[in-house]
Amino acid sequence: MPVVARSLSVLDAFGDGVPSLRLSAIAARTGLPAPTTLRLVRELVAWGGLERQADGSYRLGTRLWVLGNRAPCPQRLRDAVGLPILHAATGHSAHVAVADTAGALVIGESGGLVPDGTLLPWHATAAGLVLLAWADDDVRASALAAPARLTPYTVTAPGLLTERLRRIRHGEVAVSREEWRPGRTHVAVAVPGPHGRPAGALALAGRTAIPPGAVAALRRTAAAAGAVLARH
Amino acid sequence: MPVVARSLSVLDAFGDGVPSLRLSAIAARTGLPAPTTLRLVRELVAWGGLERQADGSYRLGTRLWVLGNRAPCPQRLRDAVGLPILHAATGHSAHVAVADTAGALVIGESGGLVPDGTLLPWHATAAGLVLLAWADDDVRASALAAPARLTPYTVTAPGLLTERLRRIRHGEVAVSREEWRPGRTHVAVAVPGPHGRPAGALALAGRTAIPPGAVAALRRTAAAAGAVLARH
DNA sequence: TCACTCCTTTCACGTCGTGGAACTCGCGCC
DNA sequence: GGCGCGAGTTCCACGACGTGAAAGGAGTGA
Repeated sequence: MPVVARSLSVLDAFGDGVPSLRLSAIAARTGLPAPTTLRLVRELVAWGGLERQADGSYRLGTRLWVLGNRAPCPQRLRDAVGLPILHAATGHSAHVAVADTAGALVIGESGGLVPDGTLLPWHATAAGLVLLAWADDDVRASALAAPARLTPYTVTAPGLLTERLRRIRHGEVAVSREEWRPGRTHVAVAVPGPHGRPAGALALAGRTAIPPGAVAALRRTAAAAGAVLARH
Repeated sequence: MPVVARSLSVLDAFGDGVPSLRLSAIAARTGLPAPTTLRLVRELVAWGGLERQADGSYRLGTRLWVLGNRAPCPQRLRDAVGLPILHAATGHSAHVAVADTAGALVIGESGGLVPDGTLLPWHATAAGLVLLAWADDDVRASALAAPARLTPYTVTAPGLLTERLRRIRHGEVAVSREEWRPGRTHVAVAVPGPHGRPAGALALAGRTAIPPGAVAALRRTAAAAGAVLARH
């Protein structure tokens, strides 16, 4: 592995949401020797991508946060969707999510039921299922390998999940009825993106079933957002 | 410069808010030769920190956004401050900002007057002045070199600005009366951070003057937030 | 005091990054 | 069409720089 990729894999070591890591933990996660890890970590600290804490452990730095906020793609996706409008039109809480390594990451919301920054599990949420349906094979395989039972209604049988993903790929709306949180129903569809893959998932959340009219509005909004994104 | 620092400087080339850059522009901004730039850019694209667009130009990638959102420090700062409470207590729109390269970046707000993600100019906003007062010498020098006149009330004389920064360093509250936007008054104080530097700036925004009582509440909130941050 | 772990420094080795030169492609201009 | 120019890309010999085992601190618990 080249040096640059190694240094970036150090950042990836923080990818699953751990707030801080010690040097040995980073070395273990990346598989790099300790001295090499130390050198890379120091360069990242000098840049601001990592910060050293008082106890010697490291955490992701502000520089990374600032730069990440500049990334135009999730911004454009969120803006293209017009969440407050969808929220007002359907009367349901709306959110957009993009594929992250460990699940579907909520990058924007309106209505308050699914806060910004939430990491939704692949197999138990509507947005997660939509993104998983088009994810890389290895991601899908690991997601289906050991699906956690989060509520009594969580579907965990790999065969059933694979069938759901197949239907979603054929255009069916993804539904999660209390599979993630009790008393919460989600529906989601893909926002069309480049290369035939979704740019993200657009979802509605409610305390009860989502009526067909709201689903239709969701579909229209997702299609419109995809069209907006397509013309740069 | 070592390889890792070079690759990170490529990311920094996008730091001032440009949505996309061509290869030659990145090479020009970083001062790297074209072949070297190409190699680094390709590694960053492979990782996901950059994305190549249809026209061949590059933009910051989703991976960077996702990782940046995981950075605990701005999250903790925003959470520690309790913006909605400050907003409710003072009746004024409140926001928190951290130092970015080109100004003060709003990382959280309540009240709607200063939207999240806004880049506030150093010299014409209260939060900008607070952060500039403790910024590195070279940042301060470049900020004071050519302060833009944004309204008829913008203070642009380097001598006056230096004097204001001196007072702010001595604990005085930073005030901007219509220096950034007509009809907007800001006041800001530092949220104490490690090494005697501010972790960020906490500010109130209003359409009229901010009363002394609100400023006192602002001071108390900033001090309390600094204390929360100090005990990890 | 010893044993252990984690972090850090050192240094000889050789891999891997380097960037000038050269090639290709697309575009605009005469 | 021919020519010139700039941007992006490939190639490759040179040597700087990254590498990681080994050894040296520093802190902690027994």
